[in-house]
Amino acid sequence: MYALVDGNNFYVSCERSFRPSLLNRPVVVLSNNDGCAIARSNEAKALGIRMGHPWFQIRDEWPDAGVIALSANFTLYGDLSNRMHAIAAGLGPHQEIYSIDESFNDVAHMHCDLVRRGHAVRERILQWIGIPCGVGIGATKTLAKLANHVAKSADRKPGSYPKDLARVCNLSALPSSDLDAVLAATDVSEVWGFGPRISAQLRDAGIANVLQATRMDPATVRRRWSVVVERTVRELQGQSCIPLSPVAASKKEIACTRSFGAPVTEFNGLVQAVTEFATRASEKLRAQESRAGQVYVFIHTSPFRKQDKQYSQGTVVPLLRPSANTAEIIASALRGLRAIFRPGYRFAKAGVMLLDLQDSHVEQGELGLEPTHEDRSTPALMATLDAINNRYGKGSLRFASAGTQRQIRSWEMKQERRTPHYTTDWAALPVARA
DNA sequence: TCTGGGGTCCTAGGACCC
DNA sequence: TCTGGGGTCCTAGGACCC
Repeated sequence: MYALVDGNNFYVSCERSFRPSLLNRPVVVLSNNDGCAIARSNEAKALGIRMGHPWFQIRDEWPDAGVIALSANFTLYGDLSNRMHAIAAGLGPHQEIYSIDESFNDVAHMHCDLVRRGHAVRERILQWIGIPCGVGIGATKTLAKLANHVAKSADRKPGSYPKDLARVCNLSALPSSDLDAVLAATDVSEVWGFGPRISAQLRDAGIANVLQATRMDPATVRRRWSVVVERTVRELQGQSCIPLSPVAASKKEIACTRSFGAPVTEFNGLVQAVTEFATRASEKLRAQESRAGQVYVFIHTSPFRKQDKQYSQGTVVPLLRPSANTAEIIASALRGLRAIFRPGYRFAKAGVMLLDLQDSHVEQGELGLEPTHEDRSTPALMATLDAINNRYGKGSLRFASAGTQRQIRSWEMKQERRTPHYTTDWAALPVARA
């Protein structure tokens, strides 16, 4: 039995937690570069603003709706997320933090009224963090997800589901006739694992609602679709196929990619950006105690600018030996960049991905390639670099090819509407006035 | 003028092996 | 007429998630 705790419109709720004036208003949080909406308040959703809707279109389409747009403040969201998960963890003995705003909590052996307990935890998160949540409880993770959807819809859209399922919904506690009614009222596309493609195919096959989906034969589903879809169907039927993973597995690839604040035409601008991305990616790599065997670098123009000549290219640069040394990773990324760069284009985006990751504690011995002095000193050097940057702030110590303060870094992302780092920066602490 | 970022898993097909 | 059987590894592409 699982309980899924999921923050409502999470990024918007984080912003509202510190700015109550945003309550009851259409609010969107924008992606990097203030590009498009990645979180919307209920009021914004009601206007018809879609996920991924470009901000300049929103502005044009709803000039008088008073839509408030904020730049993404991931530092704030990450911190509030940690606090929310810590409270949700009180639901049961094991927790899987599934995303920034969701956690699965194992409640299988809790001898209590799960719905009451769910409401208690929900209230606590609301009071202590200021984030409204939905709690969904079910026999499998897929059912807990579905229950969460019901809990939120019943709260937000009166009439969609019975009112007593709002905010906290335990599907496994429903009498079977009530459960069937709920499942029949839910579109297949709401199921975790049924994306747009599969949902359309299911609809073509006459499976429009979740009740019908739960009645499919798993073996047939596997033949017609795949083992993935089969697992989802089994989970809907109450057979647990997706276990809880309380310990986060280390990443198999690590990426840092960004759209630029303004188009970049000069090679040197790309060098700065790629250096920065390789640096960030290397920091993440060391944080999970891995090394990379390969570095992938890519650049491309904007596919939205039809009037521009288009160019998109990427390349994989293998490392001589797996490394977590920022200098080596930057050097490889820049070698790749030199190979793919072509002058005469307006580049809109670049990225660095670290591939072929392995545990840094595993050493593959090699004949004739014993570690040099530099190799042995790398961990200490990198640990010092990380310690200084953690102590004095990101980028306090950096590689010169990232560009100096005085150089123009036109590729840097635009964030014109960002709120302060209220909870992680002493200087940004909100002040209470009497 | 203006359009995000970061991941995972599965499958089919090709190359290659004996 | 008629051309084996069994296996691994890698990659690209598709689909999904938040």
